[in-house]
Amino acid sequence: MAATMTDVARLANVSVSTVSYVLTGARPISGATRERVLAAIAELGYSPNAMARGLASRRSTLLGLLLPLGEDGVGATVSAFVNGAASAASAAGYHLTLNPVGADDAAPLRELASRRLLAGAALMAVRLDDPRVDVLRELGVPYVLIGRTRDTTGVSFVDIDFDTTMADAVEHLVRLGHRRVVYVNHSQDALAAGDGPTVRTAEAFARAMRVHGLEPVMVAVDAGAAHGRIAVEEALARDPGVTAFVSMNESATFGILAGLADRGLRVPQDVSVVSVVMAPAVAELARPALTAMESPGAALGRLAVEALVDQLDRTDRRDEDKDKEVHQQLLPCTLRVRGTSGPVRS
Amino acid sequence: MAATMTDVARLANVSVSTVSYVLTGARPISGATRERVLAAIAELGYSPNAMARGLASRRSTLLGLLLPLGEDGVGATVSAFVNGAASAASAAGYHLTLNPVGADDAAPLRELASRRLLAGAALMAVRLDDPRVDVLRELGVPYVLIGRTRDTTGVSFVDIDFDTTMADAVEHLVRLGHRRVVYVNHSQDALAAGDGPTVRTAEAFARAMRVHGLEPVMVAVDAGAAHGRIAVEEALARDPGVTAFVSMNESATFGILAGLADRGLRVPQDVSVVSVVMAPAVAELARPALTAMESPGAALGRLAVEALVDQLDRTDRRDEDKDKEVHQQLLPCTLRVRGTSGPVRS
DNA sequence: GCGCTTCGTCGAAACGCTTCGATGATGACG
DNA sequence: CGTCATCATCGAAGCGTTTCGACGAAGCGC
Repeated sequence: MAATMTDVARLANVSVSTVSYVLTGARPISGATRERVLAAIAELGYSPNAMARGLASRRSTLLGLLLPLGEDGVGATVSAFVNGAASAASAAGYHLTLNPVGADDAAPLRELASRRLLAGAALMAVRLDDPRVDVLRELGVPYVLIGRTRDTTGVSFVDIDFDTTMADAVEHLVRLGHRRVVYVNHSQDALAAGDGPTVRTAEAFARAMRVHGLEPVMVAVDAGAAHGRIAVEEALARDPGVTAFVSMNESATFGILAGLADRGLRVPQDVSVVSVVMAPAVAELARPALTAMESPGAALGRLAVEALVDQLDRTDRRDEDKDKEVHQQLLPCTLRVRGTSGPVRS
Repeated sequence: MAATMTDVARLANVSVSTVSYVLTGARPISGATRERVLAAIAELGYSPNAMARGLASRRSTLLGLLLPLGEDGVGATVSAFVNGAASAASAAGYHLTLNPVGADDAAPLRELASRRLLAGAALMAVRLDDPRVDVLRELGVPYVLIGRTRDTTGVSFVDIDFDTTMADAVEHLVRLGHRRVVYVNHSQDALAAGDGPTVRTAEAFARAMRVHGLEPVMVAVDAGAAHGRIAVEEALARDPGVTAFVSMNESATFGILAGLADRGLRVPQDVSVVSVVMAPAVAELARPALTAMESPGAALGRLAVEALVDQLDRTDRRDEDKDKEVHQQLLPCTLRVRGTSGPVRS
């Protein structure tokens, strides 16, 4: 049915290896022959069989995006990463596969990786101690983290610069006169599991507050608008004089706004709210629109894939630059002031 | 490095074909031999090379999810589809690849499909006349639509039942006494391009209104909260007496609430708003929480992939049931009343 | 106990490509 | 004008599976 390389070779009056060389450029081919081959390819509408190519070259064009997938779907912020990754992969001639593998059970990943289907992998939702990383290293699958483990020596990653992000968020509030700020983090479970962003923002917030001589207060709640309201109650219980909230918990942030409104607290006149690591489009949905540390979004995913592809090319060429060169990059979120932050009430 | 089937065969003292039969079940193997082979497999930590398998069996475990990917990322509602699809694929032993191919240029798809990397494809964001469908049919790649073309004879698809959904939404409002309802649809561009949901909801809304003897008024705006405000202005210009909005435009819906508030119109006392085809989690973010026709979300993606896998299995077995049996399924959204709909003001 | 099917297993031929060593043809050089 | 690289191309050997035909060994009826 579909044309094979043999068909092309026959039509162009060359051997199959010549066709292969024209396609891959692995050896020089004269202009005339190349033309003839390309013409034959065009005439037959030929394109190489990916499986055969993969088998023979023991190289695949598949990049795995490894991430836990709950039934509820990922938020807009995460979906931006995925997006950027898919686009970048596509642009580099690779294909991105979505692999639901969580950090809890490494067995499926071991399976997946040893089937040699993937040329490389990008890990999302990385924990401080992530068993998946060990599996990948052990099986020799090139990988890049979106996020990072506790120990990052020799590991390529792209992550958000939580320290800078938190420092900027707190700084913004402090400048407005706020001194009693509560941080609404992801769930207690995420914290206990060692989820990177959860743990890092907790620490970064504490540091940022102490820099200004302030006491950090943190509340951890599950996702969902309802839990945002709970966060407000808990925060007020812990510190009735709180004047500002910082939140990374996307859906809860909306609940915080609702909870404050319910209590008759106006935003930003009575209380300020700053969302961290949020996609601009999401921040715009709130009323008032949320002042936010906007996440680098698609760029993160794109950079991760580009780093991965780079690494693959390097191993392929195996040239002078030692191929164990790691790519480590932190991207800060950028402050975008909208309607939920203002001077502390006097 | 990695163990091959030959290694397993040697260790188990059988031929490679026997190992293959144990793995694929293509031929019966005695219990004793099977045990021996499985033991060898376990000992070597063997798992079959996906490429070699794919080449020899001309079957792949990759399902392509074909969808246009803007840099801005997909909304939570779409991401739920993707999610469901990825999970279902994974559960069925397949892998989902994310392929950014829009309906505008079919060339990349032709490339992709003729490389025989994909066992099948699921198309998202289907237009009434979608060139991608022709490409897939022509190249003989099994496919399922998430959405549907104008003519659906012989085509498998899973889609939202826009007729029922709109009828229910309008019915809900009419029962509350509303008679002047405006539908806020996706952009004029989407409408002109023949985007399925955009066109179908437009028609369904008109039908639903006429059933009640009401005049359908529709406004088409781009995505984004800002455009929701524009929609409100435009709606009031078209009919100053409007008492209710129906909207499918996710981000604009939030803008509608903002726009109404700006004008001093209270929701739901003065004006009602019903969102259609929206994920519950998103509806909860609004204040008040949105009355919505909730989209089947992950189920849609899951069903599509299951239908596709079914079709693949059937072509494989090529048994009595004619393998051109199509799967066509419409899922309605379900009404969930929250805080944005109420009796018409008297 | 003779032919017969049935069952479990084997060997070898694909599958469609990449890659390596080899081979003529070509041109440079002394 | 013979010698040696150099260059473009060829042929063949894989890559790790699946799958098909074949073939002994049992098991069956008579």
